[in-house]
Amino acid sequence: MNIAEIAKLAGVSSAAVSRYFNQGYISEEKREAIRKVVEETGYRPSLQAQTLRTKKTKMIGVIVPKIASASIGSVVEGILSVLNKSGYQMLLAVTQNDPKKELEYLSAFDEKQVDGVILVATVFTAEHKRMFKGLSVPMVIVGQQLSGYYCVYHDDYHASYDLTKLLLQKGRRKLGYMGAIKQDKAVGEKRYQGYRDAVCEAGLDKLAENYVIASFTVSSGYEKMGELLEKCKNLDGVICATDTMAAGAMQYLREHNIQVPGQILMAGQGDSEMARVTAPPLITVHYSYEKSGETAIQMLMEILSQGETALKEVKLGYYMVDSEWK
Amino acid sequence: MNIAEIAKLAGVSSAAVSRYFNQGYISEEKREAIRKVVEETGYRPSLQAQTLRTKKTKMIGVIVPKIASASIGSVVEGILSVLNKSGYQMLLAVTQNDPKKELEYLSAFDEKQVDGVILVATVFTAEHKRMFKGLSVPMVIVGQQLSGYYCVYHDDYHASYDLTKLLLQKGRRKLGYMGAIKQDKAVGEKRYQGYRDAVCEAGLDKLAENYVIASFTVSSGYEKMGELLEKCKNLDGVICATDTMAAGAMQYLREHNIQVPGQILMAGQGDSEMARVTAPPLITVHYSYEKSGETAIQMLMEILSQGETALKEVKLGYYMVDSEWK
DNA sequence: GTACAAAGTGTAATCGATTTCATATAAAAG
DNA sequence: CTTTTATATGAAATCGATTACACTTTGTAC
Repeated sequence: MNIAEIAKLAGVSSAAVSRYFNQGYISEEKREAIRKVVEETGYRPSLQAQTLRTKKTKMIGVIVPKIASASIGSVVEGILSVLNKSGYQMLLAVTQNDPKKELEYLSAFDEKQVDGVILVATVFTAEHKRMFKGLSVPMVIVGQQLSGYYCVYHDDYHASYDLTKLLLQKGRRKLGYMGAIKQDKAVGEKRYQGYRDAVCEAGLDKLAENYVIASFTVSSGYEKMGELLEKCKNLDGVICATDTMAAGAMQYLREHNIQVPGQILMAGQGDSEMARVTAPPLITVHYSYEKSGETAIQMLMEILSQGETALKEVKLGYYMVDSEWK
Repeated sequence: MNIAEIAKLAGVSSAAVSRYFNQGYISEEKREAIRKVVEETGYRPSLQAQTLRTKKTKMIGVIVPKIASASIGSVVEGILSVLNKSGYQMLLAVTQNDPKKELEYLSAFDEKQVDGVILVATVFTAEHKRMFKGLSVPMVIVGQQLSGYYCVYHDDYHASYDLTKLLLQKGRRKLGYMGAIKQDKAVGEKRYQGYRDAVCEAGLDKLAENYVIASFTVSSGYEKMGELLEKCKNLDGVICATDTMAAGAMQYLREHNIQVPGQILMAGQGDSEMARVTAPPLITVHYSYEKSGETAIQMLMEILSQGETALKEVKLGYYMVDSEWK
């Protein structure tokens, strides 16, 4: 079933049928005739042919480092909630934290596979920036700030800063920090800086050295908690860069009979479900992951429909989560 | 940059260039000439044009009820791990548990958008089955068994049965069950039946009535745990259909000062990270979610390359997870 | 009554690849 | 020396839509 057959059945030209689907000039009689034939045959125009002709794929590409992750899952859900209504489809690529793959997918998407790209980013290499420059489709970056590009990110620094202040307010004075690799500007660097500045402002400069680097898994949090305790004696509070590693750290403390919150008060970041099911629940901070997905896709849709709009960076808010514990 | 320009630059016909990319007959000299031009220009054939001509989209559609979920995330990760290597891309659709959307996406994908579909299924309505019949692209169902269709699923019944036996072995005699809606054959019905048959075989028929239905969230598990305790006094063990609801249930018990495992022993299903970070960790059962994704996409790839193979149903195994707790 | 804009229509070119077909050459087989 | 067979090649048709263009008709303004 192609447009020519429909045209013949309806007694019109194929141009008329095309106009029928694209609100072009068309008389009421022909419109009705075509409507009838289309209904009877269940005809739907070929997306491939449309794409070839119009250069619009009606797809957007989404590149994420991982999909089985609470925070990234939320971002993707946010993207889809908006995408659904706009008649676009989503091509998903997962890099498994391999920068080479990230660049590969980006390049594949760029070659007119999609109308736009959303990159949920972690680390930027020089090669990333080189590729960004040459991009022929619009891109919105989520989770990281990068000057000169559309991006939606979180206030990692102040969230981590406030979280640290909160523990200090609760009277904890021997804090430690479990962070992520520095190459990840948002989660690694900014969150650590928030911790560092908060302890320094409280005159506890030495605490800035009380830190270890973990990766984004429960088991890494478990391991690194051991290292942190070895490195720093008598800790009474630990702030982690993510809930996941914090939950691993809790596991370690539980197994080694260290009381939480009695001896050590634990905080994570991300407000994931995991933070609520540990005992006690983690103090944590809520980042609007779903909202960031929504915002990013809205931005992209705007760029797509109105052409390059004013370059925009959106920094989203956060709030503390400190549930009652009895 | 299109094939004709490349052909001109290389001094050959466009057919030759096409053959260069599709291992057709081509002389060494021309191959080299084309290779050079392609390298210099960075030319890549248009996927849209290829699709229009060959009717192969090189995309597969994946329909899931939810994406921010540990189990489904793993399935998707499994799919992608195989897909990556095969030069296919993945179109992702999320239904948010809306059967109407599920059918819409299926129908959209069917209209030659993709070469094949993987449906991560929960509930089948009559309309689903009607649509399945008319499908023009191959489909593999994940997570549910459905006779007459390619499907990959888990041994929900025996897993739940064994899990219940395990609690009985541990001396618990007043069990309760927190399940999911019956319309979900796998997670709702089969897992409950496993529980029911295990308690009945132990001569504890009355326990089969000790159940409540929850939805797939922590907060629902929390609420329903209250209802279950109201309904059944003196429980000493509870089996839940998923880890998520089990974690919510644990939260309730903790807040109401009911000792776990002292007073009540708690079990979930799914072996998610969440099951490991509660205190104590949940007894749970490992379903091979990632493996099910891999298996499904392998099946689909086989169908795509070899034509409709013998109809296959794959039932995957499981194992108990009962970590030490001191 | 003329001029000009707006509505309505079909023909044919176009997007960028693959593939059939016709044809040519060289090597191998008889 | 003929007949196959495998290799090599380009012209042109094809996939299924959109759209520029040329043209007709109708309505409106002066």
